[in-house]
Amino acid sequence: MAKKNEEFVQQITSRDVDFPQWYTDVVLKTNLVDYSLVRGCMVIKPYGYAIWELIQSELDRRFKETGHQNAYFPLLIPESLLQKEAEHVEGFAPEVLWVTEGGTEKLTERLAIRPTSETIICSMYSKWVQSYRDLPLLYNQWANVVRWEKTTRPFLRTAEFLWQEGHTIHATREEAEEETIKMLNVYREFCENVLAMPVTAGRKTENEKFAGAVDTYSIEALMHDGKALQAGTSHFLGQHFSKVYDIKFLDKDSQQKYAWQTSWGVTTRLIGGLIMVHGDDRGLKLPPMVAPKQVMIIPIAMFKPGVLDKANELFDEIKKAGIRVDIDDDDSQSPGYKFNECEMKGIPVRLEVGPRDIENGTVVLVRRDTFEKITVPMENIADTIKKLLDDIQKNMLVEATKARDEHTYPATTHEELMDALANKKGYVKAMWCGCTECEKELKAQTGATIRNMPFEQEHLSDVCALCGKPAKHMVYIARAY
RNA sequence: CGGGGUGUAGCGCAGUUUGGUAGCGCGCUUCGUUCGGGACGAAGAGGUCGCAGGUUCGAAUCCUGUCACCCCGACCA
Repeated sequence: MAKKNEEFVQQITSRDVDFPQWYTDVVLKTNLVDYSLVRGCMVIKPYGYAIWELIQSELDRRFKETGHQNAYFPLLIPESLLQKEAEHVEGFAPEVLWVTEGGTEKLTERLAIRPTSETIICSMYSKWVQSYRDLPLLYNQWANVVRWEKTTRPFLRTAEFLWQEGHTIHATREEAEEETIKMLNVYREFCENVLAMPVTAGRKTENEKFAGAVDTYSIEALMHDGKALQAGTSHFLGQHFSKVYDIKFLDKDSQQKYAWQTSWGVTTRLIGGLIMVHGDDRGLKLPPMVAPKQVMIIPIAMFKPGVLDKANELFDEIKKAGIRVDIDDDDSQSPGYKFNECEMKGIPVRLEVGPRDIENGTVVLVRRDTFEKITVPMENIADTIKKLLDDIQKNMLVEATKARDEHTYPATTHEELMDALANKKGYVKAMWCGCTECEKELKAQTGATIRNMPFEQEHLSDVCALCGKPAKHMVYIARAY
């Protein structure tokens, strides 16, 4: 079959030439999302939503395993309730969307569409807790929230987004702090093992922490263009909210005490991370664990007798083994078109079966991560594919980790730091004195920020790379999404 | 909210300077031939040119206003 005109073959902008355009091309052309009529809001199409459902189920299992339960709280928050915690309000005020009318009547009190649910959940917790025996409460909510952002981008920042927010209260500070770290580690493990996305876990600086938190911890991932993405956060809220919302309990020692609180969340932004960590010039590249379709069967010359029957037979066998498989039996498209289509969509394994294979009792498997083609026997095809998917999942983490490490540059002096931020794409790791002035100066001069202070500290030098004063922490610095 | 840009068929665009019957490519439909890396031929369908005024015999094109979206900043998951 003749090759189609090159002009129409290249559908996706090259990743290295124009990253933002590449990203837009990928999310639109692979059918993940569409733009909606509402400013800053995206429509998540079935293919994109299927990825979110897989992320949800993997995360939810982990939450349950760590003793959490799901619940649901209202979308609307009365203004008076939101206003109670000053720091929190100040942090979110610029991006709250307000409801002012109900039907034809003007509301006597404005209602905020939740930008996050701390306030409404706390107000309920205060009713539910009386004794230390009631604690801890380990609740999680799957919901949508709205933040009226100025500029938006599908998955990375949209006016409305889907997320999971865990809210827990505990009798002691130690227990709450332990929970904060525990959930961050759940996120870390999830990103690595499910999304094949390496992350650096650590504590946020004073300047970057959540409005109303005592400590904020984050996992940060490095995107292919060298910018960092905050992929998840876990906050130790101390007693700020419990004092404001009056979450008190009678402790063992007969004293009234305020509860200690945490909150933690990840969003549909993870899908954006997935795209930007793994994607390439062919499009999306999905790790098998979150691929809505793990295998696509493409019958070759399917009008020839026996081909389609054999393809369907293979489909049944693979499906029975619990693998997410589909068959592309559209007779109006050529195989070449289908190959490209399923590469663009990031399907981990492509299975080709044609007359030649049927004669030999084989099929051709092509992996999306390496483009390697292998011819394998039809017998035990499900087992072969299972092993292959497993290998792809592992390999993608290895490759992504390698890419991140190759783009992490240590800097010990101010000059090295500035040079790295100006000329390299990626993380710069450097020592920091811990003062906010240095941090603000850094941002003003370079646009880069301290992503976090990783748990895994290294000693690069004795002094802050920004000001030369004695260093306190090693930090990751990068421009961020 | 600042700076820039774009609105013409489902998508990508040309046409606007110099007003004169609405164009191209992809996609879509039908039929036929094809099928191991984006097939080919033939015949079709599809648009009140973002919206509202104005100028004119005549406006996608000129004027005024307005709306929407995109990109880059500042702010944020």
